[in-house]
Amino acid sequence: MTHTEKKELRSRSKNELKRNNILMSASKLFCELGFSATSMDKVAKLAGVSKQTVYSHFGNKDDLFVASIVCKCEKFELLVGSQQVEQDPKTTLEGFANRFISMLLSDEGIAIHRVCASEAKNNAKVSELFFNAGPKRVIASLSECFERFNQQNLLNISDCHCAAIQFVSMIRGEAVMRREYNTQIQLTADEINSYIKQSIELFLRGYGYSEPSQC
Amino acid sequence: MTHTEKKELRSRSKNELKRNNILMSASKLFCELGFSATSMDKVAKLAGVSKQTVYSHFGNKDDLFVASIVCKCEKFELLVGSQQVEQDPKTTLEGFANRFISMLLSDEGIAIHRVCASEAKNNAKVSELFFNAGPKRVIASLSECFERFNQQNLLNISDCHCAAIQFVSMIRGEAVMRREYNTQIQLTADEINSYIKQSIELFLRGYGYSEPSQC
DNA sequence: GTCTATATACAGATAGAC
DNA sequence: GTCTATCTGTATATAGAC
Repeated sequence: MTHTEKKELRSRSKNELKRNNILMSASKLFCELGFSATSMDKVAKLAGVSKQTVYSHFGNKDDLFVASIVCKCEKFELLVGSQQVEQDPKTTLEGFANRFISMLLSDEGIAIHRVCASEAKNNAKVSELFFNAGPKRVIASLSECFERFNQQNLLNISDCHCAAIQFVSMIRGEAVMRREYNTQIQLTADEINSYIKQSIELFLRGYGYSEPSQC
Repeated sequence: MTHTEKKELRSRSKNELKRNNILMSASKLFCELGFSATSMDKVAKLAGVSKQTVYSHFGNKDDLFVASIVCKCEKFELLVGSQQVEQDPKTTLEGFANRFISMLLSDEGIAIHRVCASEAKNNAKVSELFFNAGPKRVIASLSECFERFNQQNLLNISDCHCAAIQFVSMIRGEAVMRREYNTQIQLTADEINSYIKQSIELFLRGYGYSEPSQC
């Protein structure tokens, strides 16, 4: 390895580190403050680099925004997780609903939804990316899950995609609305759990599920 | 009526007119552009007054924002309308669902939701006002409607507030999500109608509604 | 009360030294 | 590639004439 190669490697490594710092700082600020209130100055300061370095890595504010939200979306996929298809419908839905509502109500979940929705007009690229990486994927996997329950005669759903939307929409419920609008009164964990329980019951009653304990 | 009285009246009337112009212009711009992208200059220009006049009427940008959203909220109440309680549950729900989804998907509905949600952190006052004037009111009236159907033994709902949330959440569905995130593909009217129909069926099956045509 | 003109601050983006 | 210093535009808010 020549001297120049060593130098290039060190240089590249340093670049990647700074690039990553900038990306993390931008993600954090965009989610916390929104697009407009996040300035390139703030990003540079938080990342510990000069503003010009931010520009040399990402060109302009829009591109930095897209890159940082894509970065967040990757994190999101981990949160969704895969469906447990081995269990009965009720247990599966309970597990899914709990993971799903936790994600929606998490600081990150609220933040990314808020910033994508509010920038949807000006930055359609971002909200489209988010929709495909997040909600769309969740709905598709839940829909497939319903297909399997249908085949096992555990559920009787005529339109699984429709049912998946119905389920995720229901689970969302008042809790997410109150978080989104940041109302003074927020729902307690008990209230949310009770609501989810009732929603699962409604869903299973409506789609012909019978308790497995029948003789 | 003296000369001065006439003058005062004319002056006041002129003030009210300008004040109203400012309010209308601000509502429009805040909803279209969001909070940050709406400048006092633009409001003044659209209202046909000077910027100083805007300030003399509303003090600062935050107060103007609150006043303009309150103004929009009043309009919203009209859009929701009152429930028709004379009819059977199915007809009632169909009517409500259609009016409700129309409102959610209207340009104004999307705009006010978007701007309130995105400003919820910085302007909690506004989103709280909107939540109380909009979603909360709709849910309460639907809940009362369910109570009456319960009393008439047309439905069998254990928790009417919960059921109202379930219903409005379901109806919201994919259509509003896609509008909110401004995805390239939007649902057609037929798709939305079909989804609503299935959701009403699920709801009525789940809450023990039997068709009135039974002998 | 309403206007024009301006103070002040900060945004996004660039130039040029090292 | 990275920094400091700067350009240019525009924002909120105010001062002072009428």
